[in-house]
Amino acid sequence: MRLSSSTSSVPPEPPVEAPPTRPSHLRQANARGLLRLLREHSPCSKADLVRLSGLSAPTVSSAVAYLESLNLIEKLGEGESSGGRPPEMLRFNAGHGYVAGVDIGGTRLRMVLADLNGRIMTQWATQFTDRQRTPKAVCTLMRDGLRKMCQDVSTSTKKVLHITVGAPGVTNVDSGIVLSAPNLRDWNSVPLRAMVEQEIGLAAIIENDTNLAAVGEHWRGSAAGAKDFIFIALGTGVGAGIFLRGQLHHGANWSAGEIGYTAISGRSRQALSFSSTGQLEQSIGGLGIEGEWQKLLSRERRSSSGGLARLRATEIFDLAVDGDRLAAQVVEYAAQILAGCIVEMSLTLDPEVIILGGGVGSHPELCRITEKLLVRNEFAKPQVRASSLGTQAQLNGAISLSLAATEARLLT
Amino acid sequence: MRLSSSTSSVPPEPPVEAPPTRPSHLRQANARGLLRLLREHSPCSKADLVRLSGLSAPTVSSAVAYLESLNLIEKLGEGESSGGRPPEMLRFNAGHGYVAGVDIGGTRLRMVLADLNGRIMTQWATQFTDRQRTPKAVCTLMRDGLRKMCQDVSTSTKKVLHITVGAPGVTNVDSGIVLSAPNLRDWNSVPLRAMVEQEIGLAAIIENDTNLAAVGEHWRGSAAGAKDFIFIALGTGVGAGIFLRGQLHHGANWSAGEIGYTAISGRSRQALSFSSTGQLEQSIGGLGIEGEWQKLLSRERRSSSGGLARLRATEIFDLAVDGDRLAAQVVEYAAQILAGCIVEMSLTLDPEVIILGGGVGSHPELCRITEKLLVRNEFAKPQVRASSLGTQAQLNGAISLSLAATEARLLT
DNA sequence: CTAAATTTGTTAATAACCTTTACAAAGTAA
DNA sequence: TTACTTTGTAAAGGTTATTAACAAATTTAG
Repeated sequence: MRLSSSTSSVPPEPPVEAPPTRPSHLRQANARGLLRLLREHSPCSKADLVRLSGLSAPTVSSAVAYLESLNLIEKLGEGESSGGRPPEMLRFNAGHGYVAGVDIGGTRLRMVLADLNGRIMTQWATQFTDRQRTPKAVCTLMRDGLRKMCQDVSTSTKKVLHITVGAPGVTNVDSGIVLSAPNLRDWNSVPLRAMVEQEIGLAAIIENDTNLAAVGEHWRGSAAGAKDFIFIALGTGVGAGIFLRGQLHHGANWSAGEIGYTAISGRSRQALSFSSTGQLEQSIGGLGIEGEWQKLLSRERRSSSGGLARLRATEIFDLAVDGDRLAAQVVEYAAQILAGCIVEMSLTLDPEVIILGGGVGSHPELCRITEKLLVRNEFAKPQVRASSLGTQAQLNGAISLSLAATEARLLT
Repeated sequence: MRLSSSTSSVPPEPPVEAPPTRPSHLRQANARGLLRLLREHSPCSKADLVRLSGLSAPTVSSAVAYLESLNLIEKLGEGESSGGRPPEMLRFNAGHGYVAGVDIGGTRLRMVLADLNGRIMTQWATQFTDRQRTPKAVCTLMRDGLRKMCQDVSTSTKKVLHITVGAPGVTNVDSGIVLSAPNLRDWNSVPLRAMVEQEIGLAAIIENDTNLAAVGEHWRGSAAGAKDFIFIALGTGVGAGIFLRGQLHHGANWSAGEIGYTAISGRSRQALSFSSTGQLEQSIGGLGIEGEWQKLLSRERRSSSGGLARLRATEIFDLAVDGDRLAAQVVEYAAQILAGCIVEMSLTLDPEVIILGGGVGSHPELCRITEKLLVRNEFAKPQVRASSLGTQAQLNGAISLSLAATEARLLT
């Protein structure tokens, strides 16, 4: 008997559900709450937990005993006395299990293993050979990588509780299916979660890699503390991770943030099609920026001058920092377009912060000029910050999601 | 001792909070849950509630007695027997209290009163005289209107539990301050909630009127059942209500959805300033559309033809439906710009539905042509629907928010 | 150096809540 | 009229959390 939401005359329900509530749920809820407090207040005593939770001392005692029996809490021995009996310090047992994060890139596979505090214990990476890019082969590589990493920290693979995989394409997180990944040949409607769960035997989350980077920056990067922000990844491709009200926003077809096709101020747009490249991506994707550089060079007839003709976007930006006039024009060009895009999104979403990431986007000079352009506006000018995690953002985001998923299941 | 969210090494917390959980909370939670079930399953018996909730019969009995003592439940007498003792039917007592909704327009004040089922009992409206547009005067009008409506349904004003006020401007919902309302003279940083709560003595929510319309359409309009959608209000002004994951999205500065300043494909933009009108609003606001009509007319030298020169936007659209070629061009013009705006927002947010509302926007012809333009795209083509509540959307949204706020406080 | 005060933590008694079991009430079906 | 079904209440029992009392271990005061 499902609750009908659309026909009901009752207003939109708040996020709180009301499940059948029995006394035993109390115990679980309290244990969960105490565990969370313990994780947030590193080493602390039962007395601290009593103060933090507002629960009575006997309740805390009994819950701690329960958590200890589950091996989720460690005793650290006596702490400093503050004028009385010294407290027995407790700590969340971060080694109770581990979680893994994976980034499937266009050319390589990267993995990390972290403990339940999110501390990254070890990493592993490998370049793809051509035939290793099939979904099946990637799963096998993941299994091998996981084994290696477990050996590194001398733990059993059985202690790994969850894995989050970032894929470079539109991803249905609910079903765990990668709907399309243009950079990977033949990755259409790949049921990656089912494959991972079968091959590796782990609960898995499949996410878009840019979304993972956004989560990473929110967890321990430039976006820490922001409730609403947009992560813009500028590299070969252009995409965004939309983070609202403390969570990723995916949209109705899992394609929120696919801003590569965004129109550019001053140009008209055509119909959108999968086969074409988007205007924004053409303009300020890595290739677009390098193209602009070459255009300006040839216009100035400097194409003869040394090996400057074929520079990567970041190298051009570096030149601009060194004072090269032409390179500065390229930065201005990119920043202008980027700022236009940011304004449009800000008018709609009014985010607190914009994080620029990706190989091209995280360059501080681009960030500086973009922000300078935005301050001319009287509104729709969010803070602009460069990614602080760089290429590690995705992997950190993967760990963050795995931790959240694990946390919910540590106490059934 | 506040929990620090940014320095913590724990992943972003799920929306579930873990408050100190005492046994008495169980009772409250169960009562709340049962009341919700009762509201969703209109008249039903205790036995039905037992089945729906999964709780035991004595618990349901006791909770029902409790709710009845609070006058939140009505007994309807015996129902149909299904082969045994006939059940005693129960119903949520929608007359236990009332909630009010207000729409502050540019020229008039409208109010509605609804019972706790959201059934609208009566309405009231008044045109502003010039001096009645001050915040203080509006509050007085609201008090008078509320009294009138209470008399209409012969109830005491004391039974009104909550009021939600829609203002035509940027609104800080947390503090209840109207930050700016261009259509109302001298409405800058008006602490409207404090004023309402003092003048009328009711808990109040202050919201942007377009946001309220979005909530209304979600509650009992074209957007019913949609998790993510955008309500676009096209009238004299142009604005949007952003509705994501079942809730309004406000943004960091309460200005999410201020899309009037959005750039238009093919034109370049200048710096944004409060004093100027936005490109989008200039183009497809009511005045923009009427201007386009006149432009085309004069170009065709038909300006002499009757009184056609000065038509309202909706009248032009009506002409297009009747087959007028020039009017059809105006519709095409507006739809083209609107579709461009929708595409941009869809690339970012991927909403399920776009609702077109407001005096100009809800015209079915505009809706039809806009949708036609969108289907040329291979993606970023949400469903486009006309508002089904029309001018009543805001007021319905106000009632919806008041109900939600009340529901949370019916059981302390 | 001893006693009081303080802080930490446990044990025992009490109250609140939900559930199972038993049973009463009021109908339908044979 | 009897058996069966459904609805609803009452009593007993089991968890859970709280308060109160107390034990343990240390600092502070005299």
